Amino acid sequence: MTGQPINRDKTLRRFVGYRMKRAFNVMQADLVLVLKPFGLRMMTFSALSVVVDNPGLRQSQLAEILSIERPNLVAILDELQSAGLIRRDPVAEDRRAHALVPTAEGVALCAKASDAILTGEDRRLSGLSPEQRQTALDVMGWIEASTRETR
Amino acid sequence: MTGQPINRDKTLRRFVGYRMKRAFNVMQADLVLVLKPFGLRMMTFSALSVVVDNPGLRQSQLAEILSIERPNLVAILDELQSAGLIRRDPVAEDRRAHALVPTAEGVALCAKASDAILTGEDRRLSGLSPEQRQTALDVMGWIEASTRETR
DNA sequence: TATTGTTATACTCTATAACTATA
DNA sequence: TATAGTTATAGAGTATAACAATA
Repeated sequence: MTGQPINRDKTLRRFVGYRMKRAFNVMQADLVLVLKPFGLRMMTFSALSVVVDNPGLRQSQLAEILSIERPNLVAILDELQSAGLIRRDPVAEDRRAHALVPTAEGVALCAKASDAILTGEDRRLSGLSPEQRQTALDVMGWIEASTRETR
Repeated sequence: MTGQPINRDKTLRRFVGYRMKRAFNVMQADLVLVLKPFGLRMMTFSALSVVVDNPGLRQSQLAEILSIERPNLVAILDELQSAGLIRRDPVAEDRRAHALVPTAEGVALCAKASDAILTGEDRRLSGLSPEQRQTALDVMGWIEASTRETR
């Protein structure tokens, strides 16, 4: 602690992108801790959740929904399948494709993990008013949707 | 398009962390495009900005401000130094340390890049009211600050 | 002994090209 | 020829251990 007085990152904080990165790091760190006991990561949980909601989904559809590249999905699904949480069933009409189906264990674990995440987020955001929270959700949803309109 | 009707990621959207990740991806993609003409990345721009605001800063102070590990800062500063945007000056009182100082080119480029980022964010967020934008900034700042209080 | 900057290393996330088997 | 899933690979971002020079 021998340095000059410092101004820290006051200028950077004007930028929405910078603030969002730092806030997301907090939410992400929480998520890692909450999901670890379930043997899940953020991406494996996300994939499991979408498969539970959309049984029979194809891998390319899942990749598109999660906005990830097909090659990156393979390891995620391998992980979920080895853990016995999903199956890759053959599809009668198209022998190239796989139908993604959650197992009973997958459905149960997804529900438990979802509850844990909601509880964790409630605790983390407990100092915010419901209006602040809703506005933040609205803004983030709007930002994401703006890419589909503008481009 | 042979699959079943899909529910997409409706369940995942309940989670603040998931929405924040997707919104951040949009802001981050904008930032990459805006910074590319300046030869900067998000992390090199962030480091440059803090050095411009705090000339004479030590590397360990900069790492702490940006919440990155010291080893990861080395390549970032090498990149800025090779580009002639900062210098690593010797420090008289402590011959182990380096004082980070922006060059005139660094100060000028940082100002231009900052303007470009602000313009880009204004365009991206133009559909949001000033109140929505401010609330989002407040919420993200609060979330980040909550780690310093709670832990 | 402790600290500053550094090297080496590893793990995750992400992105692209090319392969195979089917269509 | 095009598509579904896969492999290989490479680039960022991030984290830890350990080293040399200096305190």
